[in-house]
Amino acid sequence: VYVYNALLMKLGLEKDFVAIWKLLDDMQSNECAATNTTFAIIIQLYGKAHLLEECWQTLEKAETFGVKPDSHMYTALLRVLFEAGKVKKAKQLLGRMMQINSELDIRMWSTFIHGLCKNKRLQDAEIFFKQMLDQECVPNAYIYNSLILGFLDVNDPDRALIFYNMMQERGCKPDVYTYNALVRIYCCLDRFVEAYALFSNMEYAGCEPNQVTYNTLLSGLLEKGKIAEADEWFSGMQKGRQVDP
RNA sequence: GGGCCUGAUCAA
Repeated sequence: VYVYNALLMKLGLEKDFVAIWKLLDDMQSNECAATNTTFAIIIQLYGKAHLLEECWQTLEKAETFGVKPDSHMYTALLRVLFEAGKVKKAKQLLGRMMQINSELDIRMWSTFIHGLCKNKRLQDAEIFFKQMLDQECVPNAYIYNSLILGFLDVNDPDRALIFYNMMQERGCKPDVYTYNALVRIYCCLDRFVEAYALFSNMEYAGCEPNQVTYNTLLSGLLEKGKIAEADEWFSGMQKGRQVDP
C-alpha cells in the first residue's frame, strides 16, 4: 500500500488521472486495499489541478472501493474548497460533518479556521473558534497561529496580539511559527525593540529561531529603511543561509 | 499491546 501511494503521487504530478484510477483497479485485483489516505491524496491532486467536481466524485468513488469517507478525506476536501475561494461550500460541508459526527477532530478545525483566515473572513473565524471551544475541543498552536496571522493580514495587529495573549492564558505553548508571526507584527508596528526582545524570549522558552525568523526580521527592517540595523543582524548570523531580498 | 503512509499554521 505504501508503495502504491507513492506511485499515485508521481502520476499526479503528471496530472495523469486516467492512470491513477487504473492503478486503483490494479490495487484491488491484487489483495491490496486502498486506504483513506490514498483517496485523500487523490483529492489533493485534483485540487491542485483545479478540478473541483472531481474532488466530490472521489468521495463517492471511495465508497465503491469499500472505503468510507473519513475526516482525513474531508479535511483534504476542505482545503481544496478554501483554496478555490468556495467559502460557502466549505461551511456547508462543515455543517454536515457536525451533524454526522458531532465531535470534529482538531485537524479539521484548524484547516477550516485557517481557510477562513486566508479568505479574510475573520469575523467568521472568530465565531467558529468560539463554537469549537463550546465543544470540548482544545485549540492548539496551529489554530492560534492561523488567527494571529489572519488578523495581521487584514491590518488588525491589535486583535492578533489579543489572540496571542489568549493563547498564553489558556496554556498553549507558542512555537516557532508563533514567534515568527510576532516578529512580523512588531516590525509592521515599527516596534523593533520588542521584536528584538522576542529572541531572548525564544531562548528562554527553548525555541530555536529558524531561517524564517531571521528572514522575517530582515525584510521588516529593510521595509522600514533600517538598513544599518539589518546589516548588523545579517553579519551576526553566519551559520544560517538566508537570502537577502 | 504496537505502528500512523504526503490530512492543518510562518518569510523570500
